[in-house]
Amino acid sequence: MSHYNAGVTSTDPRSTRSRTAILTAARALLLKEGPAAVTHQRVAQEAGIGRATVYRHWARPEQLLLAAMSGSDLPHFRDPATPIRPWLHDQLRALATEMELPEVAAVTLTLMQGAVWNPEIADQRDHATATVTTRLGAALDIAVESGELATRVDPTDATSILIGPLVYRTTMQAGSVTDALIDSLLDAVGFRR
Amino acid sequence: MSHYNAGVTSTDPRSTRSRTAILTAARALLLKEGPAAVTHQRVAQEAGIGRATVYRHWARPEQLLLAAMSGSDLPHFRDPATPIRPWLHDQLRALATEMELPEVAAVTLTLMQGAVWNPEIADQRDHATATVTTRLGAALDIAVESGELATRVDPTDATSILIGPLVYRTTMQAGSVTDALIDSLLDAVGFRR
DNA sequence: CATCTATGAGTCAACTTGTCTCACAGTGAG
DNA sequence: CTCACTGTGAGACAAGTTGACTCATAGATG
Repeated sequence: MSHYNAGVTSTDPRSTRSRTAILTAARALLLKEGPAAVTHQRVAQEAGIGRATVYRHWARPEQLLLAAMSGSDLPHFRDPATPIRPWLHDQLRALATEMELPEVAAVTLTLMQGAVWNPEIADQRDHATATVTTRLGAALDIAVESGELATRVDPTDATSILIGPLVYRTTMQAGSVTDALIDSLLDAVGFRR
Repeated sequence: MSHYNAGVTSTDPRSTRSRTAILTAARALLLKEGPAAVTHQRVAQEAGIGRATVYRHWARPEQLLLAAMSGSDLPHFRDPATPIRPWLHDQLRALATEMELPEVAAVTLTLMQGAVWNPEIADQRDHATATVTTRLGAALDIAVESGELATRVDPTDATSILIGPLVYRTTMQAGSVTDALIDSLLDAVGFRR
């Protein structure tokens, strides 16, 4: 009885339908009005379902926000292709293009900010960060093996050097990422043009 | 009658005292529990003053949050000293050390996130960003003149390359900034070791 | 068809929000 | 020192929100 949280399977189509509607509504609200708008009442209203149903699925508001965010997963930096430099350029370009979308920036910033006070959100952030670092590290290893990179760079440093400026440009400077900037970043981790 | 907003002078010591108490309490709440906790009621409680008084000074919650954030100003990248590279290294080190403090990270992220949905916060963010870019640009110009930099770098790009990774490291990777990372960034904008 | 069970609608107390009133004490001019 | 002024705290107030509950019902499952 009571509440079965995220991750628990419920094959009942009614459950699934409610869940989907709730998550869709929660994400829409997050994008339109920010995390403060993701309340049980607003979500229920937006989803066109009963308020009690939202409580049944996600008892606490933060769980609701967390679930709304975890929808957007990052398919970046998978399957490195040689030569690494052009492949990495493409990947960074794709990431930058996504970060320029308000909905992606919104989720990213909510994740970054929420992590300061909410340990569960911090876990989700750490997981996302670790995934990117691992994948980038694998790609850089290949670059070292194939001779594209002279020295091995610390993957954590490389990640912050490559992705940090993209995040800064799209969120703080509210601008778009140029190819010239991406090239500078690739130079910075040791790639030759 | 009604509300006199921030910027309006009121020489009455009682006003000043209330204002100070409110801002102190608002900042403390922002640090401890995040922007959602910065409400009129919580601030009044924290400051030990009447709830109505908070309304009198800042009628809307977002103004309250904005006022709480605008307290922390950035004294970074002022007065460039030659040679630029070691000076810039010191400045980035100082900025990184500050960003590692939870209270500074909290304000920065609140600014970044709030800017997505609140135009006034976006203005404040843009002002902070423009200031940093201008100062960094001035320092880089000096470096070009004195021969430390071979080519002139776009100040906006340089800012994202230098500061982006620091922000990423301290907020996404939840780690500390090493001198080696700072050196890599200085290399990336064209400085020689 | 008969039995579950998730849902929507509704009720309810506790709390929050924004506004207003009023007695009072700190302030500053005469 | 006295007095008019004004910002403040306490409280009242309606409107709205929150989280927890009940219950009839429609949809799902065997």
